[in-house]
Amino acid sequence: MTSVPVAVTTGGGGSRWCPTPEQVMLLEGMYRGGLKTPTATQIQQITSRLSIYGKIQGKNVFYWFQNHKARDRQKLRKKLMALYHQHRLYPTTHHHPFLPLHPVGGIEDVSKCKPVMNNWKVDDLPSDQPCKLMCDCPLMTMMMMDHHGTTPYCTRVPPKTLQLFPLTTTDLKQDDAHHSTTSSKP
Amino acid sequence: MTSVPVAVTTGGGGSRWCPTPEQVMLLEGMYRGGLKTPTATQIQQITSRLSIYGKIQGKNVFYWFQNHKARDRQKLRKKLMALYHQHRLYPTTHHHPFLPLHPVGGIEDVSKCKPVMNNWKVDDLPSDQPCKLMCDCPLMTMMMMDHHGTTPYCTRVPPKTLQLFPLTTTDLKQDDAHHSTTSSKP
DNA sequence: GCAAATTAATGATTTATTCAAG
DNA sequence: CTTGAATAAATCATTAATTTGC
Repeated sequence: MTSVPVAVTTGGGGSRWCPTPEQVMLLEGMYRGGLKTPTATQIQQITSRLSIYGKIQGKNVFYWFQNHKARDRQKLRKKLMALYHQHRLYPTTHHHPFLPLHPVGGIEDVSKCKPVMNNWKVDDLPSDQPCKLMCDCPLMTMMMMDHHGTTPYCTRVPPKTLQLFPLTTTDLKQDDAHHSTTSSKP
Repeated sequence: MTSVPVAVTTGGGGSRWCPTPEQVMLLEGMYRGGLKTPTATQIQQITSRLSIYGKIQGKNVFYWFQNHKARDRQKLRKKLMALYHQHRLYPTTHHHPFLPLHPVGGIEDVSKCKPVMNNWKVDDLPSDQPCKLMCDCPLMTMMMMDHHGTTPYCTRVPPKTLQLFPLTTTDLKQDDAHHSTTSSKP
């Protein structure tokens, strides 16, 4: 598809590298494929390969990987920070800053949650107070929330006006404004 | 034709969740709205909301987002794969369309790299990035080798005509080692 | 037209990575 | 170097579409 070789002004001036879409795609692919810190040799090869799509130098590749990895970490760190701060809000344990105090008693089980999940015995979730622990883990914590079987409809959450859509930051903001990882757009 | 959109005949012992059209619509809406990995809190809310359209549990919502996101990526990956094939970049693989490039033993170079860097002359360094950055990186040895012409030191890798990417492990392996594979050193 | 058989979608599990902390 | 938490990839399994022969 006629990828327009968005060329950098290569020759003399030395403006900065402007990767073509193909180059970016390939780089991201390699990164996701597991290549986080390419060796010199690999950088060489990559550079050579990508050069057919446009001007590129080894340092560009090098920096790209550096930056990408760094930003990945940054993103993750942010998430952890948010999580940590939220958890600071309640009693500190002198063990781990967060986590397995008790209520789930099943974090371990989660790993072998396979058979468990189907007939999970949840003695009703704290209906008065949703377990704060769970609140932040998008993970499967909440799988245990609802009981499978008799209760046909999930009506555990009090029917107050909560809006789901993250489009407006009104309500959700309170709970977890931090969720978003800033969306890698598809 | 006229497929009756009934669904949800989950009456007795429905083995798996069967989302109603409304539920699917709403979920897709949220996803498109930017919600990719809802937190437990959000999942709760969503579940509660969607339960008015039919039986649903938190884990269903959780799984739905997991799967949707995963299959989104999958689709995208296929597209990229097509692109690669179009450019005949890389033989088909079942796993990652992008290189499963193995780390290889570039680590050896690292040890060499550090002393080298001390007296490395940076002619091609980005001006906004201090040398410090490079020092962090073990393997940038060759980064400057593609710098036009004046590369003083290691230019043993031919600037073109090298086959890249993990064609077979053979190449890469001996790559670092030594000798004459097309050593064209100007 | 209708079911049995086959294929495509998609819900649910399991396995492998990843980063950071101890 | 190991471990924990969380995730994404890969896989299994079941439901819905569809094809096909009668």
